[in-house]
Amino acid sequence: MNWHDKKKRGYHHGNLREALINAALDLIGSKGTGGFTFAEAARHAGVSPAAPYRHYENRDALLADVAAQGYAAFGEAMGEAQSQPASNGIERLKAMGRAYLAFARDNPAYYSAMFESGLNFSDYPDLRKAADATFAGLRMAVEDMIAAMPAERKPPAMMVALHIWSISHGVASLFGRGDGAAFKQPISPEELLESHMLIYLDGLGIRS
Amino acid sequence: MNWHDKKKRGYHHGNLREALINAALDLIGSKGTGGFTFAEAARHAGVSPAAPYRHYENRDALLADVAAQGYAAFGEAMGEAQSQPASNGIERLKAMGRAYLAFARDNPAYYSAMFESGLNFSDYPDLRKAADATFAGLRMAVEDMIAAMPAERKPPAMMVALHIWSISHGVASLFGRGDGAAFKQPISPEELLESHMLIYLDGLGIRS
DNA sequence: TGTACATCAGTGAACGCGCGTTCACTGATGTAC
DNA sequence: TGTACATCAGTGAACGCGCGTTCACTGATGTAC
Repeated sequence: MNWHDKKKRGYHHGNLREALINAALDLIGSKGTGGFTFAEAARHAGVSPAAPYRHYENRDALLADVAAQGYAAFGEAMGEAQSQPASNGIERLKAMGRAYLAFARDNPAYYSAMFESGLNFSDYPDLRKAADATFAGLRMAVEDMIAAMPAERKPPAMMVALHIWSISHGVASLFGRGDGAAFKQPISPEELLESHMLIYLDGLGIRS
Repeated sequence: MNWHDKKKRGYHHGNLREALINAALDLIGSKGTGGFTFAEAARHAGVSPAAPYRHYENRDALLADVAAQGYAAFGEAMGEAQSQPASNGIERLKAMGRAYLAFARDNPAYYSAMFESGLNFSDYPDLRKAADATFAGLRMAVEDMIAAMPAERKPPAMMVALHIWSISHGVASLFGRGDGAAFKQPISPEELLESHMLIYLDGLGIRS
């Protein structure tokens, strides 16, 4: 991480794209999605203000790349939680919930870029693709969990996946952000999400 | 709404504070929370760039005022939904859920200021107070609903209120924003929220 | 292995622009008597 | 009811600043022969 060190690099940066993404993450982390500029990212990467234009059309394109990378990292974290050994579907789902909250807390910059940047996904096909792939992973996990249920009680996997995503996102957004969440509550986000999931799954007829 | 019309007003604006809030709402609505400036709000209100300083210390203070007003309007909308005649607690809760989504859709600017501005609530006591009052209203509604349950099965009202808030916020944020939500799905936000609530309440042992 | 050349990636200076903020000011409003 | 005065709310000009963007350029890298 010594890209800042001009003396140690030649005329070409060699890894500017990645350096800009890291700079953007730093800046988003400290000032929020709206609070970073193209010029500042360039300065952070130790490069002239014109250099980023070789890699991105504008600030939003960089932001979209950050968000896409965020979805990839997020999907990976979720996949990892999902593939941990677990005694049953409920335990697996709880692990994924914890992974969701952990990601939001540990990567507030990614999280902001992904969910609060206001980017129009249809302008950035790669971003859309990354987000879709991530959701597909969640949906598959839900399908696995539902598969064991008797056919006549089986809820639509799509609906359940959307429910799970919504509650995880709701808890994370309101109470579980790394940057001092606006709403502090006596119950921890983890407890809140887990208790909700258990009640919800109970309502679906899935008991541990 | 003709504050813009300089000729029709004297040297004093007479209602600049409110005009600035409306200008901020317009601008947030079209460009997002980060995309409005103090100077632009002044221009929108038909006033010199120095004028806003008579009412707000800086841009964030104005934003905080917008958010606080948003919480007040939101609390009012929720209270109204809650006080509609309903056959039972479930119907009442469903009505509140619809009101939540309607507010998010119809007032994206308020919604952004309230939940996505990144303001530190502890810097703005009035904002904190407005937000707390709104949540207190939701909690009381939940208490009413729970009151009818047999004592030994009664869940903690605080927890249920936080659950309800989380799921409403999650659905609204992901799928129910006025400005084309990033994630489009085959199921409408209203259906998604209602089905989730029913399953959740079922899990709590509350049936219609 | 060497050379010539094309392409790539970053430079640095320049520009116009809008923003935030300050300032002495001034017109309008409110109030004491 | 009138007048003097204090206070309030907005003016407009000015400033320094950083941003976005363009431009001709140049050093480094890759490749054909």
